[in-house]
Amino acid sequence: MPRTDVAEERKEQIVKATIHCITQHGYDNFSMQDVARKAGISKGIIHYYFLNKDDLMMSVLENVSTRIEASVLHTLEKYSGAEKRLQIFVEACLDTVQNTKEYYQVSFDFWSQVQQKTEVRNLFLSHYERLRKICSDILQEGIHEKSFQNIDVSDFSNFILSIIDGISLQYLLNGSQVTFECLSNIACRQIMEGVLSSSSGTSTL
Amino acid sequence: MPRTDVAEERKEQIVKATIHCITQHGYDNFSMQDVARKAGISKGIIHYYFLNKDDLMMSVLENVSTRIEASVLHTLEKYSGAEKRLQIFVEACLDTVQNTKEYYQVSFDFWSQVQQKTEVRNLFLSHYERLRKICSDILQEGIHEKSFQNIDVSDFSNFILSIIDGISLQYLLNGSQVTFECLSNIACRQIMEGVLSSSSGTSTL
Amino acid sequence: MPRTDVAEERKEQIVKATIHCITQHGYDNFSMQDVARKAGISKGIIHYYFLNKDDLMMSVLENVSTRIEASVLHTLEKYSGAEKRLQIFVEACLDTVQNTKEYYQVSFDFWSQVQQKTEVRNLFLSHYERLRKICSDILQEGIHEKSFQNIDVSDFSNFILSIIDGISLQYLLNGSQVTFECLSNIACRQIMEGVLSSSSGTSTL
Amino acid sequence: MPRTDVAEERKEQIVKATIHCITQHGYDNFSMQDVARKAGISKGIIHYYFLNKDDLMMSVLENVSTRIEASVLHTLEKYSGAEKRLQIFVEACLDTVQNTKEYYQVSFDFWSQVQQKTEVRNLFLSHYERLRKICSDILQEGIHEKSFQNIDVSDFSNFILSIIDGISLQYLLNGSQVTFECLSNIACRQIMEGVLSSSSGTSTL
DNA sequence: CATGAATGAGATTTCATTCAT
DNA sequence: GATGAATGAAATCTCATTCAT
Repeated sequence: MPRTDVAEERKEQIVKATIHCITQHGYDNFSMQDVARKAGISKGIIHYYFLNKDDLMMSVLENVSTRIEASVLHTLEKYSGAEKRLQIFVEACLDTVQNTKEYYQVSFDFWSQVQQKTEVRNLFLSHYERLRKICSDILQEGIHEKSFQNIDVSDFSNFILSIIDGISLQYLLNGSQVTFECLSNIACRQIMEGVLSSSSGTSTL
Repeated sequence: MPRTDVAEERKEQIVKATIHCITQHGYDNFSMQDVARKAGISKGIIHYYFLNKDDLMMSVLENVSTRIEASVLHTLEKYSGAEKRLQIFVEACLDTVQNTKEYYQVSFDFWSQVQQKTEVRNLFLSHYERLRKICSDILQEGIHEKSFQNIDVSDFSNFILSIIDGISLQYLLNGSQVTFECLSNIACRQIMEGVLSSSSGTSTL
Repeated sequence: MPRTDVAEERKEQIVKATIHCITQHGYDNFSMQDVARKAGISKGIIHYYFLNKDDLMMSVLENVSTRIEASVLHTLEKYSGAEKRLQIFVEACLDTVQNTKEYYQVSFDFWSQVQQKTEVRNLFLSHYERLRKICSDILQEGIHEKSFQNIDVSDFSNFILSIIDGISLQYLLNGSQVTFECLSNIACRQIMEGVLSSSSGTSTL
Repeated sequence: MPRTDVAEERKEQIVKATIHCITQHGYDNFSMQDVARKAGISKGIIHYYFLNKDDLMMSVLENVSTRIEASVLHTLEKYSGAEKRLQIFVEACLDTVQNTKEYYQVSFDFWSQVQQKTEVRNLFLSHYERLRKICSDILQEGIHEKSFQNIDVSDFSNFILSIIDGISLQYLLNGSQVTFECLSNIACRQIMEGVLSSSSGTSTL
């Protein structure tokens, strides 16, 4: 098995090509030949870097979910203060959907495998676990500094992530920019109202 | 070609078997042979009732989305009053996810086709359109009887549906009853708070 | 097995529908369902009147070749005198190609079966045998009345039939009316020159 | 996709096997499996070299018609003088029927597709176009050197080709060597008489 | 006689995977 | 490392034929 940097580059190249194929032809509607053609390499070499198609697909999912997390974290690290950071977190998540629609699309395509393939489910679980951790930490911070109500951070994080997913689905379905922004605004407002202490009001929005 | 009552029964029988196959083996991971075996019929006869596999799959999606809508409507019609009905709507939607998890699972599997197959997208669009209509009507009623704030009914309906979808996704992913109920509760509370006039408070929850 | 006139009518009806299907969709490119639909009957009943598809196809070939022969004979019987009758024979054959192009087309489609199915070959052989007989009789008559040269009647009949077939093929290929008439004229002239005694005209033989 | 020299060899090998299958089992009465078995290769590889069965069949027709033309041209190029060359042309065509009966048989099997498939018709049209060109040139040459009468070269070429086709059909039907030779002789004689100027006589036969 | 639902064999085609070069 | 020819399993779909009604 290859270990050099070249190998990683090659893998990345193949994964990228696969992502393209998924968005282009649809999940499970493209062949290894398609991937090879898109990557500009031969069909056979893919099996040198990846055990089989399933292995390649798992790498795609890992790649995509990692990118999504990184994107959110990157935006978030510039801000401080629980209230501001929570707002940014939600916005960053929703921005990621728009800016890297391709990745979200691919990611959602994998939902059809969640019930069958334990590996896919586990990857999704840990992906959400990591996102939840980011969100929970912000909520915890807010509660600690008394700007947030004393909510269950884990449950409320889940709730926030659910809203983001639900809005993303709608966006992927009808592609309407306007609807997406309306939904984003409502989501931000409702989430902030849900966490802020009654005293602090809803003045920030 | 088939015209008699038998035809409808047979079609239903085949669609049911297909739904079973999808949940069992995964979307696009089963063959017509599998469906035939499950339905206890021969492979050939499926093509007598359905043009091809795509046609069958579309029937499955129609069947499933119709059932989901019917289930919600059936629960809803026993109640009156905007506040009560909105609460019931959300609960009914979420109950449907739990009670007919199989249908929801199948339904979500079709999301991987939304970008590629216009027919699938259109079916999803009209499905959500109908759900949104139900929700909008309740919100409109509430606004009219002054128990709800003067929100944009269409946007807020979309928001409600997004939350329900997001929670459903989480439920399908981790299957945790507890988490699902926590999320459901938070969702109900936040939605009601979002629509109720400030005067009426949040006393009902 | 049915013996009444109704049965014969039904068979004729089915054969006609089959001929239509062959010209419409091509030889071996239509189903029993197509025939049934065209004939306005059910699929099952065809197997009551015909043993199987092969049997039906043989009936089609018989039907078509009989019609061709009858058409030629019908035209021919109005004339007398070897020279005139030979001319009319050739013209009648070629006219039949044009007037009942459909039958000729179907007939030629069966050539692809000649090497495999003895029944088809035998039917073709006897069809040509009968045509040759008609032609031979005319030539014999002409020789007897000294208007024709002393040629081998069987061989020359074959030659005449070959020319007619060859011209028909060209007509079926390019469908040009003009070319067909040119070829017909040349054919008539050359054939007549080939049989007439030197005294009566083209002295070269 | 395939580019090397091996590809051409393989294609040729598959086409050869297909020709064998057609003559053995009949047109459209053999499967890709049969071709693979005959060629000693796997079923799948055929679709690597040919898009589909139709594509393979077109290659067969091209192959066969090219061979027929080449065979005639090869014989013809050794001779000179319009009269001699015309005689040789007819003989060469008829000899080709006998010597490569297999190719002719396959070629005629394609006639059943002429009305349905434009590609087949076009290939036939250009095949005859090329043969007609060869024949026309000879006739033109003869007219120019005054050994032939002033006939319409295009029409008469068509007539000659028709005779050859008609005789070939008869040969394929009854397979009689004797009849074939009789017909060939008559054909040659009649054709030569048809073109020669009365003065030049029939001395060459 | 007539229907059309049902069967099941078989055909084409696709494609992940292997492997000699 | 890289190629692409080759394999063969499996999937969809068609259709002649049968048979209960």
